[in-house]
Amino acid sequence: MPELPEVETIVRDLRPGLLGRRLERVDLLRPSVVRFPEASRFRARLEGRTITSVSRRGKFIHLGLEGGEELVVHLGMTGTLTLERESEPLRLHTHLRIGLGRSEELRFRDPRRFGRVLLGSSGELQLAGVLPRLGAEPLEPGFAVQELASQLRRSRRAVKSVLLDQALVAGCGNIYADEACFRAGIRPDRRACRISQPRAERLLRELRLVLEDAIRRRGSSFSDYRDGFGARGEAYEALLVYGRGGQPCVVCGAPLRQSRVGGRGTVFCARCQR
DNA sequence: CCCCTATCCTGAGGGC
DNA sequence: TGCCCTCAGGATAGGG
Repeated sequence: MPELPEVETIVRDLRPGLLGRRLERVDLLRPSVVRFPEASRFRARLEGRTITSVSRRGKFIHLGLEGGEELVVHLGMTGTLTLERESEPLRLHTHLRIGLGRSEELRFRDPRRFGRVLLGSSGELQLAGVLPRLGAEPLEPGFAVQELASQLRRSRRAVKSVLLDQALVAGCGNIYADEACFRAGIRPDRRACRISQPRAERLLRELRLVLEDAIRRRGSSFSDYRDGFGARGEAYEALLVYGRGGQPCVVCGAPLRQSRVGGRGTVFCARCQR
């Protein structure tokens, strides 16, 4: 599923091809993917605008438009946002096509439809309650590991659930939460308030490292995730625990335990993680 | 306020 | 071979 590394890869892929391009033709095949404004106003409000920036905040993709508004895309579980030739056959579950001229178009596809599309100024979207408040960006130089670790330690929830809380740290999802816990040697179901400050800081540093490594590998493509051109990433093959329940731990050889934390499938090594 | 659970949705995979 | 059941989970609404 698209988490921070996958979304970052897509943004880097799309940026050169989208900057300065004009949204010439908007074709909203499934209006329900647009959550703001009313889908009936979407096309008129978008058509003819020019893309001035392409960025990421947490798992959200922001296409800045001339005039100050933004087209915001969240990929949910199975969403893809790709720049393609118009001649490429349309895949099932393509919900939005935006023609850019030169026979190219931006396509949003999302079989499971957990994704969504928003259009408006950031203030307007915040006001409408369709853009959540997001926490720290793990890749930013200002990622305050000490401060965030002490915040994390205030919670009585499972440490993994806190990592998944987008209001504390933005962009971490189920895959990289498990990976960060493994690398830090922390059981994902351990209450956050029972982690020492140094170990909580280690957890956040490991999270940043695993996210950076996954970006270098262009994201985890075991299911629907594809980059900005529709190609697979190689990060799944480098994961140490996610998707490996029952297999031997790469460190100690004990079978990895598959469990459930906060309603999410979770894999960890009961020997290496305390 | 905090935290948990149900919900949305499709496709894959297992059992029979 | 085919049907049906379960499971996967990001974000959010609602309940305890």
